[in-house]
Amino acid sequence: MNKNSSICKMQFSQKNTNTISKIMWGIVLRSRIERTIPFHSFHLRHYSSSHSQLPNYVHANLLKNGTFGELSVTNYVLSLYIKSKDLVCAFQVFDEMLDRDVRSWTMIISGLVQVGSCRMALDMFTDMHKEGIVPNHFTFSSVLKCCSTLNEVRMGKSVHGWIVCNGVFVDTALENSVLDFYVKCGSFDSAKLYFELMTDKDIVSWNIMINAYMQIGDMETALGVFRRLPVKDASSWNTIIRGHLQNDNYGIAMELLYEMVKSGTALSKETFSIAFGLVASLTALDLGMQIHGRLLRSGIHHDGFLRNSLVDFYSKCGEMEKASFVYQGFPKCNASDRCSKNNNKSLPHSFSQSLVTGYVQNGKLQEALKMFTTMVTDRFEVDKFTLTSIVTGCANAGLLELGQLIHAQIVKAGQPFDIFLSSSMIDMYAKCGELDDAWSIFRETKVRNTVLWTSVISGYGLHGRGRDAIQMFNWMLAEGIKPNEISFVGLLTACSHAGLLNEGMHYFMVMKEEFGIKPQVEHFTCMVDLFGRSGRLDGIKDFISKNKISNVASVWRSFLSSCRIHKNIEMAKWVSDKLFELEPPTAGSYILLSNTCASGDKWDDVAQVRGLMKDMGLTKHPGQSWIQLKNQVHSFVMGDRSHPEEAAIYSYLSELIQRLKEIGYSTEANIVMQDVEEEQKELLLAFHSEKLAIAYALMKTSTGSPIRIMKNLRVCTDCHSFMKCTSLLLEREIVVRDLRRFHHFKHGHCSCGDYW
DNA sequence: TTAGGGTTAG
Repeated sequence: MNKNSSICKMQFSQKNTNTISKIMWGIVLRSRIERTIPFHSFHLRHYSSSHSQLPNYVHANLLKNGTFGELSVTNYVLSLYIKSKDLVCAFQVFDEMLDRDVRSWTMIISGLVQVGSCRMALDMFTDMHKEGIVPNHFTFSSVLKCCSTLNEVRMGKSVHGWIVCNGVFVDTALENSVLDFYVKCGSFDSAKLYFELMTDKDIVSWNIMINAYMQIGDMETALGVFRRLPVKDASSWNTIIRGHLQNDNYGIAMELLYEMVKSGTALSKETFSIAFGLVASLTALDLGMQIHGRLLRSGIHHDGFLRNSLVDFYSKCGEMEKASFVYQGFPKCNASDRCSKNNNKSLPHSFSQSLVTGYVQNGKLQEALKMFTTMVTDRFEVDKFTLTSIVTGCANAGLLELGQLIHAQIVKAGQPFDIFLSSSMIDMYAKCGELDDAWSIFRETKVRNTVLWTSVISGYGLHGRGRDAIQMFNWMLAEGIKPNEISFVGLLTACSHAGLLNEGMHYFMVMKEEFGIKPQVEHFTCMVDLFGRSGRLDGIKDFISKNKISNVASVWRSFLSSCRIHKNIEMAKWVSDKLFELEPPTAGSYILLSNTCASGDKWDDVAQVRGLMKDMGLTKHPGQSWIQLKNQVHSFVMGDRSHPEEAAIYSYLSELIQRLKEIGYSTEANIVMQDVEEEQKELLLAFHSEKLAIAYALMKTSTGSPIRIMKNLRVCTDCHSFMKCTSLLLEREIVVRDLRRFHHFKHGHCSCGDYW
């Protein structure tokens, strides 16, 4: 359950508007490492703590005393640079070498593999071949790793064939590389056969095979092999624990971790990383903190990778203060470092990109944007994980322009979209009202999974395009993609928003019977909503009793909402009694009841409900609307007079309402919660936040351009009618995102068909 | 041979 998924999560202020506009000036994207990318950027990215000044010192001295230039000496300097992962200097040396042997080439290739630049390593391998240098077993080891990383199955097999046919010297390390290649490329049978034929199996060979069984989901055999190992090293433990963690066997993973600690095997960096992943999945804060303590005692807590694991763990447990505290300990660099030639050396760990993600996941978008902005303005590279998180934040807060900017920068950088980024982009465009753009991304994404399809189905649902959502759902099935429970929430919501009762009932049955998905609270609530919107209040009663869900509060809340839509006061009272048996009354429930009574002019009841609310100290969450104009977010609340142009806004609004009345708009005063005089009711209605936002948008935008508004609550009947009339009178398209869905107003009609 | 983080709903 995602507790941060409500559409309107943050309140906008001038402060974060500035943040957003700063971001507009540029985004540094992580680029693919190819030959065209200047080497310094890759140096920046892959610098590791193992770096020291030693290679430069040795290099300088050798140059000074004139011994630099001999092949063996140059190779030695090259090896120092490779060990310290200083590929820039390594390439400088390599390029200047007059003579290069197999060791020179192999070192540069393995250096590239170490920093993850496999494509380039393969290019170097080709160049080496062209120069007539014969590869050795070290070269082949690196090349096979590239093949498995890049999933170059054919090439890997050819390399293996070449090794066999040419009688290359094969040691256990190379055999392990071949074995690992077959495992990583999913050729399990080949791996198994090769393993059986291996003459000298070491612990690495066994670890690779344990990993292979894990990959094919054969946990039992993997565990059996692991148990039979006479000597287990940290990798054996890490592999088996990680495998269980990835297969959601948290209990066994935890038991194995305890066993590893008891066995006395020293916990490696990898073990800690896996352990934090485990406690993060279980949101086991106390246990995680104990492991954190152990890490501090181990003395390896300065590792950047591990810090990010820790940040992630605390974020997943909702402990952002602790996550931020861990981040505070990250090595920092100052501005002069960044400007100097040899700067960039402490950069990669100075920012925790995991922290940005944590902020987004915990609904703290302001903090996330603040950190993101600093990264961008300081020209740090932003990786795809962070970008995906920021796009998700844009989706939740409706920051279309920032989302668009990120999209544009990714395209400009030639960065490929992966399925995570595509899904969040689709979601962002859908939640920001740009369904066509969401569709374009979807169309351009060639490999589609359930989440991607669900994003687009839900997007159509959000805009009331129920039939399109159904069409997409069927298309998804035709492409052989299986829907999950979230896909059905999206589909049923789409049916509900479009009033497609029969279709909704059909898919509810399909979900259970064809896909074996047990309905959850969310699905039941969708169905109750669907019956309610269709006016089938008695149908809801039957549905609740048939499905034995009378103990689910959200179902009764939805029922109460339907009573308000259909102005059924008696039913509303009965439903609210049921609801209050399950959960203490909330302001929201009381407001629903009070509005239902008000809609039937039952003012005594309204007064009683509001009296109860007052006695219990319950206050209504204020309605808030906002618009974005020229990189500025303008926020309005009901009756708010804090805007610098408030006098002009209120005057414009009063004038507009007078003109709207001439074409038939009448204030539906009965929805106001207080039994006040008619004139006063009208006044109150006139000040609803969305009306203020629309008035301001009309004042500030050119004729004919569409207006986009976001609101933190549902749109009230009167404002809905106001927007329909405005769209007709001023020939303006008005797009409103409310708490649940979109309304597109055009020529006096709304896309929701007055059914929301 | 083994390590972290990103997507979809209500």
